[in-house]
Formats: sequence, structure tokens, C-alpha cells
Amino acid sequence: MARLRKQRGRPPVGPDPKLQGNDRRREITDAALGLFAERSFASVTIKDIAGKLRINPALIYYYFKSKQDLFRSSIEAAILDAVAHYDRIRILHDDPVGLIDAWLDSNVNLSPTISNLVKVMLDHSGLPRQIPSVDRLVKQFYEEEFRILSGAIGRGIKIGVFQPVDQRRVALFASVHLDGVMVAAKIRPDFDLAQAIGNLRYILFSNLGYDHRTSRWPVARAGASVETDPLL
Amino acid sequence: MARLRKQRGRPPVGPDPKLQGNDRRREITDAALGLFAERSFASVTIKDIAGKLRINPALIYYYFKSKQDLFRSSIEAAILDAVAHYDRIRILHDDPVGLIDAWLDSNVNLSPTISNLVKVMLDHSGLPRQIPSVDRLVKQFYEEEFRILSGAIGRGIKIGVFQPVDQRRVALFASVHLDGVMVAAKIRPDFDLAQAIGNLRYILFSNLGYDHRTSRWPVARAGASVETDPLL
DNA sequence: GTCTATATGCAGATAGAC
DNA sequence: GTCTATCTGCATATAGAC
Repeated sequence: MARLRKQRGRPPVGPDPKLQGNDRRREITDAALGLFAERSFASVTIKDIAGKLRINPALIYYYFKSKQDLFRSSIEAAILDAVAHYDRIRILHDDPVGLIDAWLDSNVNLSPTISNLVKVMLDHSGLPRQIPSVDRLVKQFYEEEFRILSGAIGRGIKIGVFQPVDQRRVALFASVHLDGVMVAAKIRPDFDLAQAIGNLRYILFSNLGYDHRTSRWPVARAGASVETDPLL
Repeated sequence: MARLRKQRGRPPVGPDPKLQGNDRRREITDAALGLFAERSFASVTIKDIAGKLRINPALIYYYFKSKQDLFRSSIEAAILDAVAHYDRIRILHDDPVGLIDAWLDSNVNLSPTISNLVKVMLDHSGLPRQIPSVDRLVKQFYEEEFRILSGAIGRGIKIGVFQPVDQRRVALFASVHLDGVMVAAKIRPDFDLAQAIGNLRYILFSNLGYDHRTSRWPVARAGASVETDPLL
């Protein structure tokens, strides 16, 4: 199960909140998030989570004061990981095309994590009373994604590799489309996520007036299981 | 609450299954779907649904044999309505641009219904054992949408208003993007759905090489609350 | 068809031994 | 830190009066 890993001791983003507990805490939030995403907050029981980890249900209450608290911690940890990951690729990539490709790659490679995240954020949005800290993190997550895309597009326009477009409009478009890909992967039978993201890439770069065929993508695939041609 | 209305006595699509019960049945499935979509199957109680309708909880068990059965009926009715609506606009519109615009319009006007549908389909996909009849209908829903888009694009290419593109690729793209819009509307604060669909329209027609600015859209808005310019 | 009353089970949560 | 045992409340579902 591909998970974003947070290096211990040096929190990659913001002042590390109550998540720096020991490994057991982390193990529980990981297992919980997987189940909450697969099903839903209400349908997952503490016994389910304990069963998955082969630990005693009561033990969970040693680490978390309630099921709500566990939910909050799980989603917080997952969002912080995702934001940290986005942060990292943003810092790593200077050239606009490379950054957009890295963003697309990340979302293919981490698609189980990201689609879980989207599902859980959706679940959270339906809570009778949303959790303020989670609300803030959701906002932060989408803002960081927007910053990456909007920034890359703006820089690309400035250096002349992209044609002048409304960078905010296009960034929002790509971000919303990715949400669509993540839910389609859960809802639709036989949905090919890598292909759909290739599709997004093609349309995105077309819209930016960039000749996508000259670039080096896809780069992160080792196997031959993915179409080379981003077209269907 | 804008709901797709099924005309009684003449089922608009397929052989009417067990949904033709009386008005009470329909009233219950409508209320139930709203709650299931807002929250989730597991978190909504029979009391909640009864409370919303100001009826006795036990009465629900007169019309439905279980909560699962009510869930199944609710989602089935909603999908059949949506498919019927798509069917109708497909038959009504011959010209490709008009059909695509009608599809976009529908999704703005019926966005509460459609986003509920997406949410509930997602919830259903996480059920321990998916309901076969619902699985079939979900497939049917997306196939119908795909048929509309792919057909319109293909015809547009044939008569020369669109440039030659892979019609299946572009149709899938638009459909997936719409899913993204529907979930973004639930997850993201201050998300402007009408604007996002305008955005989709702009990019879609750009990709088809069609000059969107000459067409008559948006047409279904009466008020002045929506940006005329599809750009941000 | 709609209600009251209630059986049954299970999930969240705690006390306390080890 | 981890376990056993258990309390409490509530949700699904049914029986049966009206």
C-alpha cells in the first residue's frame, strides 16, 4: 500500500501538531483512514479498525479519546502528508513543464492515497458539524495544489513556453479535473486512471499551446503496462 | 429542491421495475436520497428520514422491507430519472453544439440532483457487497452520458463544425470533468459550480476547434447571478 | 395505511486487571 | 501499553392495535 511517508523528527510542513505520537498512533490512523475511505466514517466500527491491525479495540481508546477524534487525526495526518508531498515537488522543480509533469506523476503514483483523501474529505463535508481543523487543512490542500499549478503556468507564460492564458482559470480546471479522475476511479468499472491523467495532460498542454509530444512524459512508469500514447 | 420528475404511467426508460408504487413510496425515496447524499448510508437513520417527512418510522417498513432496500430503491429511482432526462435532451437536440450546451445546461440546473447522485454512487461503491441492480444502473448512467457526448462530437466532426479529434477520448474527458465539478461543489468552500461548468465548456469547445464565443450560451440562466464571460 | 410499543443486537465507550 | 469485562444508548426491525 503506497503511503506518503513523513520523515520522523523533521516535520516537512508547519508546526507538527498532535501527530508526532509514537508509531502505534500512526499505525492506527493509517489503518483507519484506509477503512474510512473505502467505506465511510459511520459504517466503519472501532472493531473493524482493531481487527485490521489485530489489536484490541479498547487499545484504540488509549490513543484516541473517541471515534471522531480518530477520524480527525487520520484525515489530518493524510492531508499533511499530501501537502508536504506537493510542497516537495514544488520546491524540487523549477521548470514549469517539469513541475506540471511531476504533479501529474505524483497523482498517478499516489492515486490510492489521493483518491482515499478525496473520498474522506467528501465524507467529512457531510458531517453534521464539520471539524474546523480539518476544514482548514482541506482548504490548505487545495490552495497548495492551486499554487503549484497556477505558479507553473504563470512562469511558463513568462518564459514563453506557454501561450498567455488565464493561469488561475486553467489551474482550477486541472485541479477540478483531478478530483473527477479520483472519484471516477472509485465509481466507474474498468476505469483507467493512468490513462485519464494522460488525457488531462494532453488537454492541459494543448490549452497552454505547448507541444506535449516533445516532452519526456511519462517518466515515472517502470513497467510497460501504460500506454505510451496519451490518446485513447 | 429541484428534482427530476418522472411522468406517471409511462416509464421513460426501460421496463419500470418495482418503483411504480404510490406517491408515498416516491416521497420516501426522495427524502431518503437527499439525506443519504448529504451524509452517508450508514449515518442516516430511519428516524432521520421519517423525521424529515414527519411520518412514523415504522411506516417506512410498510413500504420497504429494510434500510438496504430503501437505499436501493432511492438510488435506482434517481438514476432512472437522470438517465431519462439525458435521454430526453439527446432526442430533443439534433445539432451537436446545441446538444452539448443542453448537456452542460442540465448539469448546471440539476446540479443538486446530479451531485447527490454522484455522492450516493460513491457511497454505494464502498458497500461491502455492491447491489447488482445498482451496479447496472450506474453503468447505464455513464454510458448514456458518454453516448450523448461521443455522438455529438462525432456528428460535429462529420458536418465540419468540430476539428477531427478522438471523440471517445474527449467525451470521456468531459464526463470525468463533470464528476470533478460535482464533488468539488461539495468539498471546496466557495466553489462556483456554474463558473466551473462554463470553464469546462470553454476548454471543451477549444479542444474541438469550435469558436464558443459565437454560440448562444449560457441560455438557461434567467437571473444575472452568473458571469457572462466563461473565463475567471 | 398509520400508529404505539417493544424486542434484539451491536457499536461506542469506560473501568480496571495485568 | 494492552487486555477482559461490561455499561449504556441507540438503530433496525417487528407485533399488533386502530
